Amino acid sequence: TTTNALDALSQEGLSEEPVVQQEKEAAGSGGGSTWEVVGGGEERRKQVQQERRRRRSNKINNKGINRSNNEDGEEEELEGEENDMIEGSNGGNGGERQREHPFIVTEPGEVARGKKNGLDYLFHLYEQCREFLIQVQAIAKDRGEKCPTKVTNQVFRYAKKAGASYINKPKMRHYVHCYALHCLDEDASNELRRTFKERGENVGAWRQACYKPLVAIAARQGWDIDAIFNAHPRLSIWYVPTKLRQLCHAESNNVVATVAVSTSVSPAVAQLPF
Amino acid sequence: TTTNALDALSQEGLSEEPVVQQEKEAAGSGGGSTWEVVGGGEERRKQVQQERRRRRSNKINNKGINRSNNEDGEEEELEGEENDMIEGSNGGNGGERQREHPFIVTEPGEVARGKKNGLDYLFHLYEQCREFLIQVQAIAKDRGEKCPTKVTNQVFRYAKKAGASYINKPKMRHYVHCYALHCLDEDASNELRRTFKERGENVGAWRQACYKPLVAIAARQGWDIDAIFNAHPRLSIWYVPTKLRQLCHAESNNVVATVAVSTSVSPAVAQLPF
DNA sequence: AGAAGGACCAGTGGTCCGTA
DNA sequence: AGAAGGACCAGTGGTCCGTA
Repeated sequence: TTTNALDALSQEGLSEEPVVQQEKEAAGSGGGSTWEVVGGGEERRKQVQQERRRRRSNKINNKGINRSNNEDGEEEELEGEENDMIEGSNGGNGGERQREHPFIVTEPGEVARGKKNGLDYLFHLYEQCREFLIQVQAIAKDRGEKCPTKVTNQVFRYAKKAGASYINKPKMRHYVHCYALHCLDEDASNELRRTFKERGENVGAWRQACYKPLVAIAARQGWDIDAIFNAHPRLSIWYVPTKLRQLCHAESNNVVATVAVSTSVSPAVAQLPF
Repeated sequence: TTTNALDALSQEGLSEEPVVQQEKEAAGSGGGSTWEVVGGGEERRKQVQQERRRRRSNKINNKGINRSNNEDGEEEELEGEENDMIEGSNGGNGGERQREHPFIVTEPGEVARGKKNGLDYLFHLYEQCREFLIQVQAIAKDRGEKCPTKVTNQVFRYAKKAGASYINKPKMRHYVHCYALHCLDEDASNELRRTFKERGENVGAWRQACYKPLVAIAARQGWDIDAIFNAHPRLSIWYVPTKLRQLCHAESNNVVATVAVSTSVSPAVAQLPF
């Protein structure tokens, strides 16, 4: 029932990598590669990151000492709230771990060629998540349990068990704001896709470029990005991405400062953004 | 600004106990004292509880072995998002840990005598939490951060730092449904208080009795207890307590079953609950 | 026995970074 | 270099149970 034409697309020609039980080696780089940082809180964020690295590397160093103490031979029952696979899934696919093809910038309607996925397919994944959420909500209501209003870990787990192994949290969170632009201003989104395809830009560049028009939309609506997400039926189920929230906040402060300055110089001609 | 007449009430005549760095002893009881269980899921809940006990007791037994490995001398910076006390609080009150007086069942308007607190005071704590939430929301909005809609851990932390040490999560969660009845049907709530006071019942009995009228309210409104909470401005900031949700669900199934039976016997006279 | 609350725990939101 | 996602971590919701 949840499978359809586009789902098949996701299965054809996946990248394959051998499944190996890998031992983590302590590579110990230590350099900070922090990009995508906005406005305030930057200092604190970096501190937290460094702290995390330090702890992780401690853990690795202690491994030889700790291992014999941990989990001494207990059987772990790996099962969730639903004990079994929900649909015809490819759970045990015999020794090959699959990874989705990378996305490329495609125009609306264009299907990606070769070992690539297009942006229509990306947005389709968001619609699929919505369907999984609706199913999870139906089950929760039926059982009288807490009913999620957003795409939560529980929904990602459900999707995986339903066989949609190509859906995962880091990916979906990574492109949420791109999907947001697609929802809120499809024309602008389409235009951006065409432009970036023409220029031969990669997905990362397109993804970055999606922030700007969203901030512009927020500016027109009083900077309340949460309200904007919540007002849209398909977008309201997604958490507002941290960076988008930060950009809107930083930019609103910029505008306020600008207005304040121009007002103090020449109140009558202050260029309000609305 | 958040202090008022009733806050003072909470400070007078607190129970005192000496502050000691207590070592946990493994008392190892093991018996299951599960009360307050409703409907389905009971089996699974008990299993989870037993599993937790087992792990906890393992941890205690391992303590002597583990201790020298843990946290080897690292300085822990104990500070939250707000570095300093917010108001005139009694943070370092010199070697005495205080515990709130127990509640007793009081009539509306009645002040508890002796080392006791009354139910008006209990309900007042919920109003205070609401004020703390509003402050946390204002700060979050100002900073462009995620804005909580419910009384979360963050709000409890904030309350504590603001000096309201008498507010804590287990207590507030414990009596939420009592506050809900107070919000949704104050007359019924008042009546129940008078009855239980007259009978000389203790707080636990009164608390238990608060469920029934709430379930009745839910029955009248299609059993959607979440919707009922969310529709009330002061109640919407509180999570629906698990047990209340379970009671509503179990009871709605009972009613459906009853209706189904009576319908199958005599459709024309089925006694619908609405 | 009745009650207050420190402290624990499973599972969350968020995203880093080892991987290919 | 660009990208997908396993896996980690700090802080959450929930409430048990050691305490008095």
